[in-house]
Amino acid sequence: MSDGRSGTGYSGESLLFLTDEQLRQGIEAMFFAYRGFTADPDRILAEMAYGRAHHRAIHFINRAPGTTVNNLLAILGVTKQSLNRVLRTLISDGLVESRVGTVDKRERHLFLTEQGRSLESKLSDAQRARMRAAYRAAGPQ
Amino acid sequence: MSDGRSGTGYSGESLLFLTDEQLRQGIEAMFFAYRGFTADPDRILAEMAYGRAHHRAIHFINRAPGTTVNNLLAILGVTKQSLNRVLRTLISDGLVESRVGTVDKRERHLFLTEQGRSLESKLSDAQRARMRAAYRAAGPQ
DNA sequence: TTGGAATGTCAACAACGCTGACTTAAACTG
DNA sequence: CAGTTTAAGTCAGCGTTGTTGACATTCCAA
Repeated sequence: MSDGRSGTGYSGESLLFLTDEQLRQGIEAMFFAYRGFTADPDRILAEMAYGRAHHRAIHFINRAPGTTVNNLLAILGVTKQSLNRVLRTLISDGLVESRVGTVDKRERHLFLTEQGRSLESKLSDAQRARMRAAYRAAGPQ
Repeated sequence: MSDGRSGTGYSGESLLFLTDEQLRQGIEAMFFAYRGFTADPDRILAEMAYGRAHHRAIHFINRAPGTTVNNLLAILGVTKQSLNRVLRTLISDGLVESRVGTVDKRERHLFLTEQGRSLESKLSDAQRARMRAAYRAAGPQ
């Protein structure tokens, strides 16, 4: 869109002279990128009555199997009640398993089941394709 | 976490060797960046019972004053019902003005009022600061 | 002039954030 | 051991912001 380079010909004060226009573009890029980026998974999730919150939970459980609920809370930056709603459906649908801690029995350790891992790949495959396209478009940096 | 590699070992199809791990990092970066990026405006908006949707509407009306509702719809990628609710509150709060089109009376042209522009600066100032910090951290690319 | 397309509005519903209050079980501490 | 703290889960309720469905108005073309 628009001119793309609005700072041509200025005499530099630093390497980082960003015009308002460039900043605006950055802000908008973030918005469009995030939206485009979640579009594919969102479509898959919608078919099974899940949302983005389920995706995030699955992603981070997959990344760090055996993590505790409290841990996940900190990573995702949401409240316990909010996460719990999501976790409850994932567990009862057999995508996530919750095991009582052996050392500290108050803790619950979370794992993806076979079924959960299968959904995770499906989701991340879609996203990886997008990510590759983005890297390709942006060039090797 | 599958096999850990998705680009290594093939014979030169592109410059882009991205392992699953690198892709995962990209995906997570997007999540954390977006969250961090909207945090400041969200805090300001929360004080006046607005949300992110109000921010987006204000941003794009400011960017393209006189735009129609339909136009804004296309940019934001939401349904008109969803946008309308947000627009209604902004108009009744005196931040946005809606003028009936002179050529086509079905259209409403949207403008920020003085008050609306004032909020817009406040929000984008916070975000620009973040954006500058991000560019600085990422280096000159 | 009449039917359809475009534009925008209102109503109701679902996902998913949030706060607050509370319970249960386990762990720690004086 | 008694009392407190911590981890997890639950219930109730609210707000923002997506969704679909129904509807009014305006424009335009057959």
